[in-house]
Amino acid sequence: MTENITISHEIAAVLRDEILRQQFRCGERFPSERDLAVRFNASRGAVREALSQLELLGLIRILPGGTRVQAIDSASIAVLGPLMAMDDMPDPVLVDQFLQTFGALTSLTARTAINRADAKQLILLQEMVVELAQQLSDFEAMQPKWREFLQTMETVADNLVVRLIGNDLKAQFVEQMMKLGVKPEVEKKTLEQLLSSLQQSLANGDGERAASAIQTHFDEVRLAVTEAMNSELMPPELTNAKPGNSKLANDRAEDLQRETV
Amino acid sequence: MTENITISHEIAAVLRDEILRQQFRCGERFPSERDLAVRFNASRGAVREALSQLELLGLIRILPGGTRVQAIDSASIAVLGPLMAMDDMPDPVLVDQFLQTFGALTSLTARTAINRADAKQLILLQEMVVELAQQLSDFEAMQPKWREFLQTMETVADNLVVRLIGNDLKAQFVEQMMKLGVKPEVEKKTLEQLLSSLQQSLANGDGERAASAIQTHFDEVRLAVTEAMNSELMPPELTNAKPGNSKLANDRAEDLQRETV
DNA sequence: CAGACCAAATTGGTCAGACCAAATAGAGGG
DNA sequence: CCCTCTATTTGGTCTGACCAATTTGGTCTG
Repeated sequence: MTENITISHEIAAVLRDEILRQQFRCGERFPSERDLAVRFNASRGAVREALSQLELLGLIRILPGGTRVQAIDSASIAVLGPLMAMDDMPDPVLVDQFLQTFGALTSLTARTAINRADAKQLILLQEMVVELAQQLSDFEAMQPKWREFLQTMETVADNLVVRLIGNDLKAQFVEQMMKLGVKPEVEKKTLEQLLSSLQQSLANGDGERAASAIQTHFDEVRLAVTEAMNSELMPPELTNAKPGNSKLANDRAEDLQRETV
Repeated sequence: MTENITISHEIAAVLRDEILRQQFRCGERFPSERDLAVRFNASRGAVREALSQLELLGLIRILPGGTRVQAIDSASIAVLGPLMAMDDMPDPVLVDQFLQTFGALTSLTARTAINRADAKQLILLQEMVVELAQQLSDFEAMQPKWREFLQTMETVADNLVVRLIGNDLKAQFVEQMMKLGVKPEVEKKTLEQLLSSLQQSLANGDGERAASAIQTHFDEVRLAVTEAMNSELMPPELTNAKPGNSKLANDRAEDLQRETV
């Protein structure tokens, strides 16, 4: 947690956000290192380190002759956090997509975990579910228990791929979710249902059932959150709720014919 | 595709692989920038750029006083490709986990796509499935069609999160999969089944069914691939097939008590 | 001998200035 | 109008230097 703030990191963050905010068109030339150095009042070395990071994020392509901007949707997942944290209120579409994805992966984790778990682990998981069920009333107090439970499942499932994805997803994302704080009301009923399903799944070693229970749960949470966000976000004048990723659906077409870059 | 080979990239690649090969214990001090510069016969700037990338990958933590190595399973997904491409033959466990994860995400994509698709898109998808079914005999020729189909579904589903994850996953991963080339035999039957399920799902707009069909399909492919890999990998003397991530299950325990770093 | 303490060496962070090779852009010629 | 050939720009890399914070190791003290 001890973030090491560095000039190159700051530069990278600023430029990253600018790219994510679509201030550059895909394929467009990025300012030269020297120019950036002047702009940020830093050395070229610092700028190069920053660009080096942006390249790894898949946001730019550094090549002799000039650096170019890449399409956001060809970037690394690592940009999701920043993308979501950019505005004070996360993009509802993104939140929905995130929950959908996170749900699918959690579902997978649960299935794998239950299928792989030995007797001891099954019991441990069961106990955790019971514990959760007892605290059903106190939403706040449940959170850490929940995390613990999910993490234990992750450990049991022992799927490195999911784990790594989770790292990037959770990084700045989950906190953003918490920031919303719109779930409580709806979650109690569905949570109760989920927990009882989990309990039975664990008892029978039925990973499939657990998976679908979690799936269902996430779907419901998703709806609730989306609804809550939409009602809270109505005030702003951005009422043009069109389908598609609000932030980047526009230049999909352009990207296709820009392939030459 | 025009990779720009750079000294800093080479250094980063070498060090990345060394870390992935567990040549450093988690928490251990990483060689100093100056030492690395000497070792690679490069300037400190180049080394710093490399380290800057490794840090973004979550493999090291650079902080004044010394750089430290981080646990692999706290890294970014971007290391999956390298992790898999390291040895001439990918780790079967990893392949299995990858397929599992990729399956879950593809399943999600299919469900979302079908649920969101308009009439026109549904027809397009149906046509693609028909086309696939016709080429069922020619495995090689199908590949590009498959990719096209999956990509179309991705576009229709329009889930940025999944898309971004896919970027990282596919990057070097899918090629590794192809390198295996062990699927053909088993896949024909299950493919046929999958395609017919997809056809019906598309006709009925039943995303749920498509999702579970894909799920099933991936599970079968997974089994087939795992089986094939194991039989092909028997010859080598590494017969100690234990459960867990063969490459990093060992130091999980250590990691936990090393938290102090 | 243990522990507190201080100073030297190490390490990352940053900068300036310089050179090369490749790519780009612009002027000039066909 | 197009092609070609320079001049400029741009990234890639190196050297060497300075600062601040940490680490380290030894010294001094209780």
